[in-house]
Amino acid sequence: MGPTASGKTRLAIELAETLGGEVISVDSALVYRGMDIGTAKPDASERAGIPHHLIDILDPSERYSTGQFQKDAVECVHTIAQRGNIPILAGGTMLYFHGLLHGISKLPPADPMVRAALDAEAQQQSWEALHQRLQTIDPVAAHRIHPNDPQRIQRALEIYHLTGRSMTEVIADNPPPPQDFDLIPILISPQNREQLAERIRVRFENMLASGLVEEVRGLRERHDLHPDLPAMRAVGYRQVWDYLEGIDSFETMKIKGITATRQFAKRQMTWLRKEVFRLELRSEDPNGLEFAKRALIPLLD
RNA sequence: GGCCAAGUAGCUCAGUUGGUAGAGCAGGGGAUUGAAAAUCCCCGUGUCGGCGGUUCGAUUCCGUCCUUGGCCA
Repeated sequence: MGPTASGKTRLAIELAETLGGEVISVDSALVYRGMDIGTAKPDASERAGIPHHLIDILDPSERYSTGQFQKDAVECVHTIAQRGNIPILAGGTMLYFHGLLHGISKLPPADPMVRAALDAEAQQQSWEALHQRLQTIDPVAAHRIHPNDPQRIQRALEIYHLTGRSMTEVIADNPPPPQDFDLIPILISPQNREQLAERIRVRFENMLASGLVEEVRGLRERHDLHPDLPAMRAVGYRQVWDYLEGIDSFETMKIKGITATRQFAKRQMTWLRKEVFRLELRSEDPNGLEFAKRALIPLLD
């Protein structure tokens, strides 16, 4: 695990090669087919014959979720282990990692009808009004969810509409089940924020040079995708979409794309600081892989 | 060279009828249970271009100089 542009993909493949493993992507954007350049998805040659899982499993018009990832990833871990290989979970979607590390409660999946109804209500009344309703239904959730956070207000109300019980109660009755495998967290990151920022800048410019705009243009010309889809909200895609709409100039889009990536990395770092790591690698350390192998092999025995 | 406008937070700008100033963006910290590359919360002292003058007090008024842009030569 590590922030964007830290070298996770390469490290995962090298570890898989030397340890006899298969890679499971822990990434909410790599799941989408046809989104290759902007997600820095490793291509066939980069994957070097190592099987990769949970990549290209959805069309960009579809929606993925933390819960679905949890199921998919756990299933992959088991099938890979049954083959006698080591599952290597690699990615930057920290909520997904959090689920893997600490478990996740069994909750009802998102319901498009309920969400549409809540959206309509919010349109008429305001999210603040819905937050007040949540206050009467689930004071505990209302207390921790800010009135300006529509996404979480909606989710809490959705669970209530679907189950007739408050989110707080449902979670209390469904504690995260214990994981039946060990996970060894490895963090990879550049030495400091400036280095990360520079890597992000260079990488985004390389994406543009490699045809990111064309990739997004192709997606946009399908006419069934729109900017509110989770896939189209991905960093980079969103900014290029606005450029193609004529909202931003090329130069502005580039700056906004780089900035958004940097801010994304910052949020990832906030998650990472909380985790307890057994191993920390530096992106620029040429001996990182050797270090990882030496440290990992005894742990795996 | 002359006239006009502008010089305030890293950037773009507001503002102070004279009592040393505040938004957006950027940046930093945090939250995070089926949208998570998402969504949201918290954090703003800076010779108010320089130097003089008027004043109890100047970023604000006056003078002058500097810089930038525009117009005229």
